[in-house]
Amino acid sequence: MTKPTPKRAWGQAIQNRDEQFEMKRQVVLRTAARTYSDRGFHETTLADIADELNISKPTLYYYFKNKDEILFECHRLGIEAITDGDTPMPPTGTCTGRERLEEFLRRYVRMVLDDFGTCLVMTGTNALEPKNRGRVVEGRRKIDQMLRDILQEGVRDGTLDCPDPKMTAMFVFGAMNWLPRWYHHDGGLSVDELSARLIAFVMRAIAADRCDR
Amino acid sequence: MTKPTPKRAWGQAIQNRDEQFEMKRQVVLRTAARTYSDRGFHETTLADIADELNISKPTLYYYFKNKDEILFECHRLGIEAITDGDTPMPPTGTCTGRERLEEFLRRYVRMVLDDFGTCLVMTGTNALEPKNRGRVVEGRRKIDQMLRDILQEGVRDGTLDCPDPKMTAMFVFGAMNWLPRWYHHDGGLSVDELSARLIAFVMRAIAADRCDR
DNA sequence: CATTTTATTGACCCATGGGTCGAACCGCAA
DNA sequence: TTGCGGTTCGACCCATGGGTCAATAAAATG
Repeated sequence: MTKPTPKRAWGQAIQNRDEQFEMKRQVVLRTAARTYSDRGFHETTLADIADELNISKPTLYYYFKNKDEILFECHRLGIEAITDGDTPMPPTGTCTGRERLEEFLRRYVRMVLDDFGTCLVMTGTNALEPKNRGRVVEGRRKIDQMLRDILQEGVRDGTLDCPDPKMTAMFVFGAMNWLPRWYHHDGGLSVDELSARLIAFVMRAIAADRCDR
Repeated sequence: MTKPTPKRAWGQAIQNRDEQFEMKRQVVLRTAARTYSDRGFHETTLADIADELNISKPTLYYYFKNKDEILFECHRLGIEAITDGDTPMPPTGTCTGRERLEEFLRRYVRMVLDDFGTCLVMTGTNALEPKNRGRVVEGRRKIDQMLRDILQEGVRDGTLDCPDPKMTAMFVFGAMNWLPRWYHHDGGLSVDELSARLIAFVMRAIAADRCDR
């Protein structure tokens, strides 16, 4: 008699002690983010998420207030991944605008292809309750502003050349936010390669020395 | 006694005769597309659509099989707006790949900022029932292919210069599909101006003679 | 062990909203 | 006037799924 594959609740994620609460929360969030992303928020029932983790629906309510809060936390984590990543963006002045732009794009692409970033971009903010939506919208506005500032900086220091930074930012965000809809991690292309390609594309469009390569 | 503001059902759209059936269908579809786009498919109830037209919910079922069909028709119209527009795309060979690209982008931008195109891009295909989803996915695949072909043609005839047409197409679609999320018709920028800006951006990235302007 | 605290669950509640039905209404033709 | 399509609606049905509760199990505590 071999072990009948235990099918442990919570998967392999649990081995520690007191911060288990926080860990379990994280596991729920990852699962939710993934499911929200590829099946859609409204197409995902709480039972779906619970089933995937071999737990019951009420257990989810032990860790979260309601379905909205789960979505909100996913968005929050996605936003945080950019605004305060582990290594802060190099401060203005320490390098050219063009260099900062490259760094920003590299980061953003990585973020948007992570579970929470993908969820942030794939699920609309309509589902969120007003207060939470406000916070998410504010967060995204800040990120928008970051890119605009970087572009303007590049224009000022002569390393970038785009007529309308605001609109350019939107084009670039569009290209990036669309990535999760077609890029698949299991393909032959790594995230780093992808971001390199995207950076190349953008740079050809707006780098000041456009005749190189 | 003045007239008590009639509040006619169907608004002003009705004056003709037998094709009224088709007209009313269209009116429903436009209304639905708009509402789906800015409130989301699942956040829009049939009652919402009915109310907006001053008709009742069962009336909708006189014109459509169900909620899915309404969404599907919106997507279908969006797709048709590109694949068979009133003026067909100039056939391969009659002009350079670059010119065809410009024409395609101009068209696509116009389409994606129209009610049905916006709906196509804003609402996911998750909501559609399998069969309809298949048809929509197929339609979108064709459009993808169009752009890829154009890019390759441009590379071949030397008017475009992009290393990876497939990926480039995705970047460009991303930038365009994101337009409805930030562009507002009431602002100071016309759709034509916008598409010109976008085309300029793309061309700087991949036109063969990248040193002009 | 006894007891308190933390986790987990089966069973239930109930508002929402997609979908249906039969009756009524309207324009028109004989 | 009667009849007959095409059209519209009030009232209803009911599955789905978010959310709750009281009761249990599993740790921790002493």
